[in-house]
Amino acid sequence: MKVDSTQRKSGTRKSAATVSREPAEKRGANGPKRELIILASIDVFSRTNYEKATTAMIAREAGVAEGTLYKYFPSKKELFLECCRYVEGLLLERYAAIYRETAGRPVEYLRRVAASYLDFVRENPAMRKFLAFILNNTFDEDFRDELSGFVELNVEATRRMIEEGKKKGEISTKLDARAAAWMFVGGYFTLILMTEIGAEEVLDPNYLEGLLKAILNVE
Amino acid sequence: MKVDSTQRKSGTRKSAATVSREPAEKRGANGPKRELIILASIDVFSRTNYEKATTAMIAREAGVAEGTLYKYFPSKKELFLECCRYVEGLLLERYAAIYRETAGRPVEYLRRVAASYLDFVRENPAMRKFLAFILNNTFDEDFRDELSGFVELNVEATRRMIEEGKKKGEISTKLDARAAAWMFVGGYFTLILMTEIGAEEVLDPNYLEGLLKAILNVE
DNA sequence: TCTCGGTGAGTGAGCACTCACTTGCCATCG
DNA sequence: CGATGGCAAGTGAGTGCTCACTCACCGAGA
Repeated sequence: MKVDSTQRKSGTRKSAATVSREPAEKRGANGPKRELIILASIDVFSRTNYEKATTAMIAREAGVAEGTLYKYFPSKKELFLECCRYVEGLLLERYAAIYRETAGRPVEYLRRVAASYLDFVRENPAMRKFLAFILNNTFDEDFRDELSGFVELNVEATRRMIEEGKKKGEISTKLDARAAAWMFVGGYFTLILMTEIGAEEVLDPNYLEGLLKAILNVE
Repeated sequence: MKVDSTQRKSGTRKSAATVSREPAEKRGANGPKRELIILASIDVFSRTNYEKATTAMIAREAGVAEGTLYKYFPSKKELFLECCRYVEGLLLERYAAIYRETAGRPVEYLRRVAASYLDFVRENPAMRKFLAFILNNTFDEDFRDELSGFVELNVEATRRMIEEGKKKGEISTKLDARAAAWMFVGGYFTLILMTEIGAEEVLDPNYLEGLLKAILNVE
């Protein structure tokens, strides 16, 4: 298979799926097959747990031989971590776009980030399942580190926005920005977990809107 | 080993540990060794993930042979479910006690339940880890069902309290009781997950107090 | 002697990962 | 223009290990 380092689209998913947290040259250098394996892995992982998602299943889903997986990823574990980074990249890309569009309006940013997250998990059940999957694997130190890093990134960004909102007078100065940021990001976790245990009703946009209003005491 | 059907204390843990969701006669009929195995299992499960917690480890921790586990429980899976029910029983017992003490004061009940939960996970790191462990195993249908049942129980109880609070004028009638109940119970999940990924700061009582105030819009 | 709670080596199944091999592409050269 | 050699991409049966669960056996008390 020819490898074109300028190639950016896998052709199998919507365009948003082509951006990830990893450096672009890394993805490009290994071609679309690498991304194809990651996408197949996300599907397989999102259907079971880490142990039951066998490399044989992943290979079958991706349409390659088991050995091929190991040409692209050193181990099943590293493959899973790459999947995490991939999904995190998708979310961060959405947030970055919102950030550019809402410059100077912190409450609007937070509201739209929440809405965008909800859209993401509503429109991509596999991604939602995979997010739950990530949450389900905090037992492993490396998996936990990956998740912590991503969460910390989100909490910190949210905290800065809340601080900005306080300065602008949009948010009460009495609010503890970091605690509120934790609640805000924690709300995402809760949402995922609730849908996992069958409470699909929380996917109603009113749920997140209510959470936001409650935490920030706005409107 | 002699089995005394009137025996209620295991002698190895605080007294709260002797009550569970399962019928008393079931626990009593199998004697303290059954409970000893459950407690050892909770410890082992809380240190790893379901697959890595081997029956050999559980047997060693409980000080019995592997074969003995299978005299008390038909499978590893059923043993895990019994552990879930055991911990759920501990929590429900606490909540029931608070319910008796706060009759007619719904907001006080919710406040004390939240505080009691926080105490529980602060004072019992192994139990907290085990709760995270339960959350980490939603991939299995039976595990998920067990968790769903417990969560639904809590949400429903919380919802009723909120409704009562609304009737008594302690809580705004504008609040959607069920959504608020979900947020309230979801807050417990979030708290556990956050401590799992290293955000121990959320164990600060102010975190939960803030969440409560925000959701119920009280005080 | 019988019963029964307890034992732990053994068994079969499943899995991540390996490696000797095949395939097909392309540059080079007669 | 066809032949040839090199090599990267891809393959999948095989390997060694782990683990849940079993069962033939044991020994203490009745």
